[in-house]
Amino acid sequence: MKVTLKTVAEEAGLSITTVSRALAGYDDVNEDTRRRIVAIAQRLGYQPNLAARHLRSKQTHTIGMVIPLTSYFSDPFFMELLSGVGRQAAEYGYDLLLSAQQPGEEELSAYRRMVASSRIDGVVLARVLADDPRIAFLKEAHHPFVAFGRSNANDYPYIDVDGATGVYHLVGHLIERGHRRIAMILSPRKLAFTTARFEGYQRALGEAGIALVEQYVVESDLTQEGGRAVAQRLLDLPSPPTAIVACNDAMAIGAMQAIRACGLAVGRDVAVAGFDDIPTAAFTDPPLTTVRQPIYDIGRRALDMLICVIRQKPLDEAHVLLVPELIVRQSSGAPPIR
Amino acid sequence: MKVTLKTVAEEAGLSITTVSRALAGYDDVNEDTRRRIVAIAQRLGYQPNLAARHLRSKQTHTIGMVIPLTSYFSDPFFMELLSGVGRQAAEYGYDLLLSAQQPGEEELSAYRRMVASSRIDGVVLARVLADDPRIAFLKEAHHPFVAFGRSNANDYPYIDVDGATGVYHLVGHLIERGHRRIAMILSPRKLAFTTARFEGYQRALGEAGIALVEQYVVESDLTQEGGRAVAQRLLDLPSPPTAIVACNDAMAIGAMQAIRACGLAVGRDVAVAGFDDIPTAAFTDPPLTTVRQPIYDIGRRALDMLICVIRQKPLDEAHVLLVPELIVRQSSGAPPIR
DNA sequence: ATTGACATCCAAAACGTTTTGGATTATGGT
DNA sequence: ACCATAATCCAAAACGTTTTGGATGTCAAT
Repeated sequence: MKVTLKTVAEEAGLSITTVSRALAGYDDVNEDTRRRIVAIAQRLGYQPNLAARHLRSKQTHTIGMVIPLTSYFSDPFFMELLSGVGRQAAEYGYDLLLSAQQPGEEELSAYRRMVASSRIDGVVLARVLADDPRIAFLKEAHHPFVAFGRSNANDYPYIDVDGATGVYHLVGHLIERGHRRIAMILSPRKLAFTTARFEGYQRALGEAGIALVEQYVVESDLTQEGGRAVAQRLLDLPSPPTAIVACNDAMAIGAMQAIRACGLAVGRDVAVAGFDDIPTAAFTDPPLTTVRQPIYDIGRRALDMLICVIRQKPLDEAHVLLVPELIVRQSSGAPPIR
Repeated sequence: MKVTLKTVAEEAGLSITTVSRALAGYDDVNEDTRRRIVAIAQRLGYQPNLAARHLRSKQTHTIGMVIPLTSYFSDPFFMELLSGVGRQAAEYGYDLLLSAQQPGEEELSAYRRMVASSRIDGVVLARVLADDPRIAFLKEAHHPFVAFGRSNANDYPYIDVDGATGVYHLVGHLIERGHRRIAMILSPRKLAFTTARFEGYQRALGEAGIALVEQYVVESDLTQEGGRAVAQRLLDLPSPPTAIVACNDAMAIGAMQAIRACGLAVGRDVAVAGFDDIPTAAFTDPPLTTVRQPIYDIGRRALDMLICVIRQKPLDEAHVLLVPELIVRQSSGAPPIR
C-alpha cells in the first residue's frame, strides 16, 4: 500500500540501491534503466519518506522559526517577516517549521528541541534582546542561524535596520514642524532596538538644543492597548507633549485613540508618529507618519543569508544594516498650537 | 558529540531499550532506575531525534498548511488563519509546517509531497474551490484534514461561515438605508464561497422587489487593485450604483479608492461594504462596513477538529457553520443622493 | 589469452528510534 | 525444594533511506 524504494525496486526487478541512485541522478546507472525507473516511480506515485531521508542524510530542507505566542496574533510585524521568509524559502525549495511558544524558558527550549532533534537546517530569529540567550545558545551549538537585529555580542550574521537614524529623522521632522515638547513611548528596554531608537531621539533633541524631559519618556509593551494607556498618562501631565513618537506603529495607534478620547484631534492638536509602517498605518485616521522598515524584504534577505550559512558558502556581508525611510503622513500634520 | 539514546544507555550502564522505555514512562522499569536515567539524560542534554522517531512511529506531531504564494504576503486572511491554527497547535504541542506554493499544479504536488513523505499528521486547508482537487486528493489518500469552507462534495469535516446569510443581512442593511442600485464585486467563481455570497445578494434584492441588473455584478480577484479597477468601471456606467458590496474587504478598500478618485465621497455619495473584517477595516477612512468572519477563532476550531480526526476520536460536529456578524461602520453611512 | 578500463549494478551497513517477545531474577505460597 | 507470579531488564527487528565498497560483465588493446 505504501510505496517505497523497495516497491519500485521490485517492480523494476532491480535493487534498492540502483533505484535510489537512479532517482538521485547519479551517473553510474544506465540511462535507459534510469528512465524506466523514473517512469515506474511516477506511475506508482513514489514519494521519498523524508523522515528516513533526514535520518540518513542529516538534511531537512526546513527552516525553523519560533513565534512568541503573545505577539503571534496581534503582531503584523511577525506576520510580515514570516511572509518574507516563507516566500524566499519556497524559492529555494525549503519549508518552514513554525513553533508558537510563550516567551522565556519555553521559547528557549523550543529552540533547543528544534536544533537538537535535527528537524531543521537553520533558524531565523527576530526581536533580539540586548542580551539574548537564544543567540548564545545557537552560537554555542554551532547551528546555522540569522537574526533580524543586533544584540550586545555581534559576532553572528544579522540583518538590521538603523533605528537610531530612523528615529533621528522622524524627530527632526517633528522639530521642523515646530514641536518642542516631544514625548517618546519606548518598547521594553531589554529589546535591542529600543536603545538604538532612544539614541536617535536623544540625538535629534540634543542637536536642536532641546532638553530631555524625563517625564516625556515612557515605556510600554508594543501593543496598541499599552500605547493607549501610557499616552493617556502623557496627556494628563501638567504640561503635556505636543507630539508623541512611539517605538512601533501599534503603540502609536493606541496613542491616537488616547488623544481622541481626550477630545483632541490627532495631527492638529497633538502629532503622532510610529515606527514600522505596518499595512494598517496608511489607513488610520489620519494616516500615520512613521518610519518604514521593509520587513518583508528583510525576511527574504535573512533567508538568503541563512541559505549561505547552511551551505557553508561565504556571506558577501555578514552584517547588513538598512537605512529606513521616513514616511510623512497626516498624523504629524500640523504645527503645535502653542 | 551528538547525544543519543545509546550515549545515555552507555552512561547509565543499561540497554537502549530500557532507556527508551524509561523516558517514555513505561511501568516496566524500576522507578529508581527511571529517575537515574532521566537525570543522566537531563545532564547530557539528550533530545530525541525526531526524524528517527517519526520513521519508527509514524507520528510527526506536525500540521501542514500550504499557502498560495500569490496571496501569501498581501492577504491578511491567511495570516489570521495561520495565527489561529498555529496558536491552537501550540496548545496541543504540535508544530506547523508551512509550504508556500504557486496555486495550481505546484500547490497540489506540495500536498502530495507533504502527505506521501509522511512529514505531517494532518492538513488544514482554506479557500476551498467549488470543485477542489486538493480535497479529492486528501479524501482518496485517507489523510486527516479539515477544511475552512464547503465545496460541492461535502463528505468531509469542515468549518464554514454562512456567507449567504452574511451578505443577505449586509445588502438588507443597504436597502434599509434607501439604496436601490446596489452593485456587487464577486470573487472568482471557482471559489466555493463566491456562490454563497452571491446567493445572499440575490435573495436580499429579490425580497425587496429589486430587479437584478446584470451590469452591477462584476468579478475580480480578491485584491485591492482588482477591486479598484472594477469599481472604476461600475462608476463609469450611465446609471452608476449608489452602493457597492465586495466579496472581501481588500476589494472593498480598492473600491473606496476608485470612488475617491472620481471626486466622490465614500459613505456620502456611494456606500461601500466588504466581507471579512480584517484588522485594517476598522481604520480605513471612513471605517468600513463589513461582515465579520472570526478567522482567528475559525483557525483554532479547525485545529481542534483536526486533532480529533488525527486521534480518530469522533467529532461532535463534523460540519460547523458559523453565522457571521454584520459590522456597521461609516462607509455605508449615508442614504443615496437620489 | 590476458589485461585494464569502463559501465552497470548490488549487498550490507548505517542513521536513532520504538516495539516485540522473551530472559533473568526475586518473591511468596505450597 | 518447587512452582507460579511479578518485577525488571534486554537483544533484535523494523522503519525507508543513502552511501560504501565492491562484483560482474563487456570490450578493446596487448
